[in-house]
Amino acid sequence: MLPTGGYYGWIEGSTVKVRQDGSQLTVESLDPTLTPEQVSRYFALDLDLASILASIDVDAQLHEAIGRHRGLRILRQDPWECLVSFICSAYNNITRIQGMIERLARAYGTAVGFNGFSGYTFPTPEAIAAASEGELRELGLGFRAAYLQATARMMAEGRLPLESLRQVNYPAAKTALMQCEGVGDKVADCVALFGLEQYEAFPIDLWMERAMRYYFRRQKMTPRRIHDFAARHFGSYAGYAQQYLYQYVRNVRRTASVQRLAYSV
DNA sequence: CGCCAGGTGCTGA
DNA sequence: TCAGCACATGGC
Repeated sequence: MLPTGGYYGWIEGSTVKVRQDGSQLTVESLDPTLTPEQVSRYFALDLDLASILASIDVDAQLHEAIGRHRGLRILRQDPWECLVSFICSAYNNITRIQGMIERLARAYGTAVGFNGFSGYTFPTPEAIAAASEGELRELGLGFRAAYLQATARMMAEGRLPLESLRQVNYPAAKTALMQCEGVGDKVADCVALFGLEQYEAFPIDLWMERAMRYYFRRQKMTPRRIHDFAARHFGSYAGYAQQYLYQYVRNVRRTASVQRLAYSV
């Protein structure tokens, strides 16, 4: 959901201000080359949300989660931004992750202005690769500085064909992403899902493990078992199920009571 | 002031 | 495979 006052950001390199009034989406930009099609693509408005939701609305918990967050869509974000952001997300809290990304942009991005808004573009792989690990540490990245440095260098040297991972199947995309230092199962799934249109990806973090207790109850929950179950249970849009569950357990479930069903997995 | 955070890599059974 | 541990840092 978008803030009522509007939201500044970037779509394919163009600075935009986005606002939603009811079902109407308004996008302002100074960049005349930005097309409505690009905007529509970013918000994934070409996907038929209703049929996706129908495909994952397979149990009481999902039904409740969907009802609480109707309209939630997975954006098509820039894969490089996703990769950097989720490397920074490891063993970290959201407030600090945002600060780290902002400091990265200020240090290695390009200043841009739009109306009263001023910000920095997201740094290119080359810009980050040129920085030393020590310089990245000074931005407060901690142990993630080395991961990011190695990954940026990999991109800058053309050893990670990130954009092309949209065209390969999900396991291949994930395997390729995990060649990067600091990219394990969870980060790879996030990049695949948010940046590469790999909707089978099912990122499992701490919150998702809590959500999955609904299905596993007292059975042993290994990441492998969770992944297998999610793929079987939710199908080719498992990633959408993950997003609705994630929002649900973080925002709602602690204050709601849902009928619990016994699942055998 | 301790606990915890949208995990990963490494090690040893 | 998989459990157990260190890892930097700051938010709350």
